[in-house]
Amino acid sequence: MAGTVSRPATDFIRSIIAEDLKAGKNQGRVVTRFPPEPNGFLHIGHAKSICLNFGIAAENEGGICHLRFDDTNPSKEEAEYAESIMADIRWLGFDWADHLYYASDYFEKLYQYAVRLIKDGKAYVCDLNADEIRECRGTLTEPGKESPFRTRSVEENLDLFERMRAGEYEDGSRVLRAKIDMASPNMNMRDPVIYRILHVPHHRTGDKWCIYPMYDFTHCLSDSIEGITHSLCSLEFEDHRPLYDWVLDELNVDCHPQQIEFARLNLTYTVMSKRKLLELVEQGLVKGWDDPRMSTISGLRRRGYTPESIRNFCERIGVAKRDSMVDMALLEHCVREDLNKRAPRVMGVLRPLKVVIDNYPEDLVEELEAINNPEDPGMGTRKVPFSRVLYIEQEDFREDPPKKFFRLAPGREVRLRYAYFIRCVDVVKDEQTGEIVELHCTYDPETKGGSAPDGRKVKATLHWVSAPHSIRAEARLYDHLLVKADPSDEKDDADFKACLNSNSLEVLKTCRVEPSLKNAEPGSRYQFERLGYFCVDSVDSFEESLVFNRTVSLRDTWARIEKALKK
RNA sequence: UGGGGGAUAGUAUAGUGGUAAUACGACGGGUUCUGGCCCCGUUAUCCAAGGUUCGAAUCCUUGUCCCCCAGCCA
Repeated sequence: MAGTVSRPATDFIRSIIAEDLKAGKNQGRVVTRFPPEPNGFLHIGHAKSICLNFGIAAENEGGICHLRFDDTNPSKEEAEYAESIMADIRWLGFDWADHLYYASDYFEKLYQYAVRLIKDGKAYVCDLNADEIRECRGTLTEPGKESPFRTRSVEENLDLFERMRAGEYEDGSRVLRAKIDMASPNMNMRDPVIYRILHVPHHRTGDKWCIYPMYDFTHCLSDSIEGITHSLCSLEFEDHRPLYDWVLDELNVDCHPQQIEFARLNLTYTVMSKRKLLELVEQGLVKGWDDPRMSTISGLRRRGYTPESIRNFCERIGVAKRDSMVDMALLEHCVREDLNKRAPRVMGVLRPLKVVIDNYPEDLVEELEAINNPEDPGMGTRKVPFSRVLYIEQEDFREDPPKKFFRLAPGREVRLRYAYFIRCVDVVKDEQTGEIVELHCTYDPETKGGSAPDGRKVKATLHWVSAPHSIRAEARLYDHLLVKADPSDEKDDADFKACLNSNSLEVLKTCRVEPSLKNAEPGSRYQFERLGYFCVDSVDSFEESLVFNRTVSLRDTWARIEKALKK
């Protein structure tokens, strides 16, 4: 991430910044910030913001991006969340250097700013309770009513506020409010609460405080204190910008950052709000924040996504103000593209079908050379054992092959990758169930390595493993979390759980993989040829019992043909 | 019947007065020891209607639709 990359402005935010730079604003500085609240895990939507903020900083000479925890609500926040957030940002490949901040570090300063506002007659202590404040706020079409406490003297306000801090009052009994305009058409300007009493210990300040500043008061001032130049946030804060500016203007601070809003990311077939993700976790509908089906960074990581692919995705989706829903297929394309270049190839059989090569010597074992990655010859080759008894994929054989099915069938010849041509001569079935349990084939010794001297062709190449040499493994196949692309077009948004895909996880426990995978490291990624990209699970996989998560399948043209055939 | 935003192919983004671009997807084809990768082709007249102009997605007018706001959450 180090260094400066000169690239033309590619979105409206970068354009604004480029113009500011050209106009000599902010003494040529560019300082952004990523301000998560430590109350949950980061998801791919946060990645968009992270890439934007850290990306802009990296693109500009001397640019800096701060990591600031917006920890003003101790009743929801935990240090563990802050830890996971930092780990996720680092994993994504970004570095805040020594610019790690906490809004809670500014509590004393913020308190002093509040005092100043009171002294200037711009804030007052209000004794109304939450219900009363709501009643007085008015509605979208009607102005609010002024609080009876709005005209308290500066002295009384100062005294009361000090006593709030001293802990003399109960939660909810009083608040500090900005004195703006109860008739404003912008609800946020109707004397917003800027401090509330909360007798709750804070994960960083302990029990030092029992009053905590609200977001609207904290965020703008934190930005200002840190010398942020461009404060990027999502669209729903557009209405808050007048308040952001009001606080900084009234306090007449030296640094007045510019807030710019952009649309948050929505992805098809998944959910992207902390509330919904938390719900899935708490109700056990997934196995945790890092369940590979989750849109969390930790879930994607465990699933096998690479940081590069996520960054690339964030670059491709762009930044704009229009509400949008990005196709999950783009994210999948990004991992495939990355892993195609980097993942070593390997053979593994998900649903094994035993194949006996009748004319292959009983005790012979050949070590055949296989290419580790055709996209990168530098990755070399490896040896794969071949013997008389093999496993192939059940779906690679059809007793009664449909049109366009090129794979194995009775009497048909196919190639075993890096091995031989084989021809199916017999099908053994279970007498009871009729299920195909074993195939008998013959091989052509002349085709060793995969090509026939007589030039004859086969229409399919199958992956396989040697039965006695292969090792057992579990595979977890994931599918979309939701069955609907956009759950919000369902009548009830709260009912996204009705759209959950009951087949989002399929566990296969009888897989067989080639022996080279014996010491596969947790977290390492492979392409199982013809199947997809798999990642050794970092939690449940051990040398004696390998567990692979399917990151994403390969593009499957045959599946599409077959689907079309059925119509 | 308040205020703030937004509308360009199935999706996302570009284009800011001169004959609509890119990516993903879909479809068709080529290539192939992965039905993968790669390559080629097809896929929109820019929310609508008026207007200004030689010329408009871009400017003006009037509509329509969508999103956000009534937490002592962020």
